[in-house]
Amino acid sequence: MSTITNKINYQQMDKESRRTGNITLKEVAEAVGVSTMTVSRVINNRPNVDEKTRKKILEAAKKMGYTPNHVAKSLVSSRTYTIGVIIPEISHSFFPEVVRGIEEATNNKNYQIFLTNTSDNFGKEQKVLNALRSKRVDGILVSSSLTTDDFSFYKLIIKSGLPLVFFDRGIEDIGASCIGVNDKTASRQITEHLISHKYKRIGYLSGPKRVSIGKERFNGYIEAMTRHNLEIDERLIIENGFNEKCGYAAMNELLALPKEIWPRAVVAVNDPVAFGAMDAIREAGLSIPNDIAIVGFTDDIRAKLVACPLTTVQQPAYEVGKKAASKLIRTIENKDEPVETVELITKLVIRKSCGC
Amino acid sequence: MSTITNKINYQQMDKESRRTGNITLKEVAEAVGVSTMTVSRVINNRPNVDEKTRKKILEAAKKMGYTPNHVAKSLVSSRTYTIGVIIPEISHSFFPEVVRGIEEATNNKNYQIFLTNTSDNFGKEQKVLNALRSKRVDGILVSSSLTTDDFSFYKLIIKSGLPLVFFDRGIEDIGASCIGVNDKTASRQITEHLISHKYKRIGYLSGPKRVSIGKERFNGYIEAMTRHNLEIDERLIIENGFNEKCGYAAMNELLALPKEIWPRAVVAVNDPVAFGAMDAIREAGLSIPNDIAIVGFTDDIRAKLVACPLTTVQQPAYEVGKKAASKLIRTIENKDEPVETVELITKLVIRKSCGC
DNA sequence: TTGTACGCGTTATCAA
DNA sequence: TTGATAACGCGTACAA
Repeated sequence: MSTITNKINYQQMDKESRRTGNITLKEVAEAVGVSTMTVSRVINNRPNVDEKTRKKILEAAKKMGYTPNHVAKSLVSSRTYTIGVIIPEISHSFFPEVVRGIEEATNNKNYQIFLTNTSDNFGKEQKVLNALRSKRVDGILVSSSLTTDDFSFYKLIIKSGLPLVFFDRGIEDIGASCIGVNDKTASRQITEHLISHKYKRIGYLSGPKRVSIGKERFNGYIEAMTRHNLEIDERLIIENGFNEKCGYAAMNELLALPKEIWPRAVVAVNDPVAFGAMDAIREAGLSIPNDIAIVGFTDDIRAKLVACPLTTVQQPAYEVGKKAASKLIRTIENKDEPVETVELITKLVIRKSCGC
Repeated sequence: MSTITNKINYQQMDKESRRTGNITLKEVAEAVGVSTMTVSRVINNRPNVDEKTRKKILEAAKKMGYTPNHVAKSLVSSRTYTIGVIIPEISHSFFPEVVRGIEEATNNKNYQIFLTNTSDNFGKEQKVLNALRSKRVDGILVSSSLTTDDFSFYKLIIKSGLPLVFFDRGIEDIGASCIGVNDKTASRQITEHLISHKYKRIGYLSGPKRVSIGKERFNGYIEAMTRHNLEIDERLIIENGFNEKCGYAAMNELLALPKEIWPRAVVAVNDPVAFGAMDAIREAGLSIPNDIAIVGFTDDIRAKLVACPLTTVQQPAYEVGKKAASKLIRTIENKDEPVETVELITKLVIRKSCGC
């Protein structure tokens, strides 16, 4: 769809249905017998209004049920006090927590958030971004589902000056801030934990490497293997998506290899992928961690509950959301807020699936 | 806070920071050398424009990066294509699923959703409702966290003509539609399942009874007990909130009773409450279901994973969201869409915690 | 202290 | 086929 086409047909509405019944400044003014400006001053708590008129106006406004029209205000001020939030998968428990953090930061500052879940569909992501632009959001928070290599779309938005902050899944070196965690280090550490169990053949279930977390976590794995002089067998590295189904498919790809080259342990790019892989392992009649050990990344709400509790990396989801929103708001309200990449600290959570 | 006071101070912004850089119809018109109306007609795919001018305008618009300003459109049309969604607890896995369903219905129709999580705080709920009204949302979807008995606030909103649909947690007989599940029947059935295990002393961990689900589920429990001539011991009925902590506290209240009157089984108003109660039971050194059996309601993502898998009622969360949003949109777009209460069908999921 | 005039970006309406 | 004008609700700037 084109940026400049307009899907909504306002013609279809007749005068009738448009009547909202909302009271305006003017109506209050007429009721009291003053000008709209005087009412405006009272409503906005501005000085230079006689106490008596102020009282009269407040009374009338309350009685008539006046509510300020932010749409009109926004048109005048070019500020909507609205932020667009785009997440790839609302069912992944990490994201609701992030949203909770975002809310925490935005509500204090009286911003409202437009939430959209793209279900990892980049087409939808673009469509929504355009809608948000038309709605004139003050800024955008996005965890991108990069199923394409074409960043020009984001470049355009950023160049247009619309404040944008990535969280979790960002695009690097594109001129926007990104709030994430120390993916590479954490990924290296959890791989090293596996190595400390004396496993040699360690596979990797990767996410798309063009997304920040996909790349960083993969690099952490590679670094660990290299540091410990372990062979990196390309056949044991499967790239797929970030959800359970993808993990299931990826693991089955590994299990389709000749048994002699099977990995003894597997690092998954995140917990949902690990859960999917665990299903595949179990279905193959194998045991975790005795036949194949596995670790994840996220500390999903289910990680400690699954049959063989998952060793994983705990991410401060709430903090990520809160920090990202704060950063965005600062970028909105402050002309020269710098672009920065923030890495929050994670924590290794050792359970059973690694063999401990 | 008052309905008519205005928190945002637009004065603080200077001209500079207000400049958005967005292209307007007028600018495109000037570039091409036509009137704004002609450009408007082209952008909105309206007839009566010469093919040549249409082409020229589309080209210019694209080159200049024109994006329609929905704020201005909304001011004219009194329609924002925006819906407010209020949920009490985003961390409860039921709600993200509902939101996914809402999205499904709204995105097809080109509505955007304002999401707010009230953390079960009715004060915040009211504050947000006012903000949404000021933003002139076309309608509101709410699962209310009724920590008060004062419905006048909602009555006012509904009377004002702003379309509003409750989902899951609604207020009855107040003139708004409500999309939920067959709470009473399901609650009766799951209680009867417990009764089929020959338990006599069955307690109930209730939510607030003034909320639809609180009342209905409680009534289902009572009905089951009555039908089977079992004694309803008031001491075994604890009313508290809907989350894990509340369940934990409520169960401990039961366990503080003399041992002779302890319940042999417990019905929880929802899964989070059941999880909290399970923690309390375990901490008391008791075993589930041998010492105390327990059942829930929701089929939370964790229900099948906990130490003793939870017998519960599966709710079609996604469907609830989708139906509620569709109903709201119909109410918005159709003057005489009737008010209705819809009950979706649930499914009993038998696992271990009931004693099976 | 209060009011008037104008503009924000768009569209409906009517005239050319 | 095109354009001029008014209106949506509000706030700034300035005048009274």
